[in-house]
Amino acid sequence: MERIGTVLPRDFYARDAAEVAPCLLGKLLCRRTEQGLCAGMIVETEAYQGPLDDAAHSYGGHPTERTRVMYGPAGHAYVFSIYGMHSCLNAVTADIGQPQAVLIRALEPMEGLALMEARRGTADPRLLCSGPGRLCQALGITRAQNGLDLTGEELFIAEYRDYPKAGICVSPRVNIDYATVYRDRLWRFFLKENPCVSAVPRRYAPRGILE
DNA sequence: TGTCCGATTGGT
DNA sequence: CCAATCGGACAG
Repeated sequence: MERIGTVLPRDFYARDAAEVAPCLLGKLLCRRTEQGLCAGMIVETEAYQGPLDDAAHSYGGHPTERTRVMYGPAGHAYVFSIYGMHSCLNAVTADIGQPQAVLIRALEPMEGLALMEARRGTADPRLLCSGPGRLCQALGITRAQNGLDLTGEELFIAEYRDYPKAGICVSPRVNIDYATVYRDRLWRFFLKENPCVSAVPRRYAPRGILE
């Protein structure tokens, strides 16, 4: 594989989520456990900008037990469970007290394929990490990793590849129809024509490229 | 304490 | 299209 680049410093995350989200595309998400190292290139993200964003868990700006880490310093993992059986990984962004985060929605598997396949129970490269729940299962990420420092050793993101703005598509965020005001914001970002981007309904087709 | 429900996934 | 499955959020 290509050499893993510099681990992203905390400064990288200390910006608005909508600014960080597209910048995470092409970066390498790495997970170290006793079982070994797994890594994949980030190919799809979504920005969540509480407390004004009515799609965000932090909407309203009132900290709860679940969203506590969103209010903390940037560059930490916000992991939540959903439907009682899946986990989703976010990178906390912005300043302390500003509960923003970027949801990692899909990876292109790059390292530790055998371990990912074992965890997922499939060898189909399109089913390994294409979806927020799937990539967490492939990398062995659960709520036990909530709050981890993303500049640390167990779970981190590193430089990897650079893509031009013309290679980045935008669309509305997936499955947030409960939102009204911020529902149609183009805050989903993904690599154009990358086969590992998650399969979503047609209404989430690309609306354009990154400005 | 009780009720409701989801930033998903996999199988009909 | 629909069920799985459970902790968090919130009402009372």
